[in-house]
Amino acid sequence: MSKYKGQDRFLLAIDCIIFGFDGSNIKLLLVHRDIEPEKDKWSLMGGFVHADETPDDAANRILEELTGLKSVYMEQMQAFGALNRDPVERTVSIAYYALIDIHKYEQQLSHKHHAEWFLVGDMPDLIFDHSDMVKMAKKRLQYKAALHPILFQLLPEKFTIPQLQALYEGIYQSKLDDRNFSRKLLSTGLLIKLPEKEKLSSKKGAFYYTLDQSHYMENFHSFLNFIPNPDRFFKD
Amino acid sequence: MSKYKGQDRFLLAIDCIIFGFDGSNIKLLLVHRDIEPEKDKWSLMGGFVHADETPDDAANRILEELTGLKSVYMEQMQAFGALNRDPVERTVSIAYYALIDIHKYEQQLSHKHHAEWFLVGDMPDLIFDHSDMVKMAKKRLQYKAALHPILFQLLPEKFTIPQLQALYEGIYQSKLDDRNFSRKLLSTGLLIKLPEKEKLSSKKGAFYYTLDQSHYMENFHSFLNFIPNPDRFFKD
DNA sequence: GCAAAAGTGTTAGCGATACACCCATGA
DNA sequence: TCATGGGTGTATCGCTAACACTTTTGC
Repeated sequence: MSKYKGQDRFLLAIDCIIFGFDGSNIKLLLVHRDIEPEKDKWSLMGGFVHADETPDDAANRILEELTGLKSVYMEQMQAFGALNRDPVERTVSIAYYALIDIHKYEQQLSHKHHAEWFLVGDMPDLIFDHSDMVKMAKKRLQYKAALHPILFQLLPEKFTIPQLQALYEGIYQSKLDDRNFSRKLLSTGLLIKLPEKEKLSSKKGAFYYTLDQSHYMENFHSFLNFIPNPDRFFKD
Repeated sequence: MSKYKGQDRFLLAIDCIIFGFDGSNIKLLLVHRDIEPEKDKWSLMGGFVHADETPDDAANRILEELTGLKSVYMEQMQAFGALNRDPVERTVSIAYYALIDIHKYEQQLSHKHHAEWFLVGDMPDLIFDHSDMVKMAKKRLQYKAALHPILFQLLPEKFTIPQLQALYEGIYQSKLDDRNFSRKLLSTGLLIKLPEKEKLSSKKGAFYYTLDQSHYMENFHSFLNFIPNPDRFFKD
């Protein structure tokens, strides 16, 4: 079983950047360390890859352990391997980002890991190189969402256009024009208008929409140009 | 030095997808295996990560070993970790893609690894999951090149517009309109016209251009929309 | 003089942006 | 009735894409 003689072996970790959206703001799920080292600091949810699983398997296992959720939208981002990124011992970590519907997250499970949602704009210091990972994940999400309708993964089954707009505004940190936004959005044919209204966040109420699943995959590529001048986000 | 007890350790490899461009066609540099297993098959250039180097370091070392080139444009793509991707022993490989000026490649070094350039459209069978890596790299390059002027990394100092167009046509596997292409390109202000002409590939000869290095970095993001309907390449 | 590739200009149509008003409702 | 947020329509401008002919030169 050990045919490649004389080669070095590495600890392989997974770290998950878990994005959520509460209807108004974009948040990240972090866990609190109550052990040394870096006690009382916050960190991304992570864990080691086991010998009998792939990195993808491990990422899903770790995400499920924290959130109780399976089949979540998750994508491998990048391996981080600086020599002393983990001061305890040399570890190479593969970072994944995940998009979850914040409402499906089982709050009670959080106590095991002391998890908490933080606004992306107002995050505590993170251990190791986790802040770099978060920064890269935000950028990746901007790229990906400019070309593909992945942000629906952050929303519940039913959502309103103003919610969707708040989501895009949060991801791109910029105000979008209501009229142009809804027109472009509806023109994709991806949305189905429901007869109900959401009446919590306004007096008039906003109609709920749901995703047309049959068109979602086939139109995955046609969902572009939501963001004026998207290139300003692609500066690196 | 071994503080994380009871965790599994992994062989960590690097595989490099090395793109080149000969003025007409896009090529990949492959190495020939003259040992078992998979003797007589072709493979990506690869190697193991050493304990005292980062994956990026290892990728650069491995690339230099094959090509003799340093400070090449290289980007981490993705970690591949299927359980039996390497039948010899469990190995997780981090794939990088590199863009090199084919003319700088030292041909004589190739003998050590039995390296050879192959047209991307006419590749032999590759070992392990290397064909998947190549497929993903081609896609990544399409994405990246649609947003950033990275394809200049494949060209020599001096190049002609028809060469550049052939390069884009190769990357996107589609014919582009000469007039629109050169107009868009020149309008970026990234190119400096030289007084000389390249006269090998045509009777009339085409003017050489060179990259305006001072504008290259600052305009890195403004070099968009070269490809009509780029979304058709972003279907997954 | 002819074949082969380089180089250049114009136009039409679509899509992106900017912009202002009415609607529905709860308090 | 008023304040709040939801919802819709239009005009302009710029960019994209489609398209054809002239130029240069080696053979």
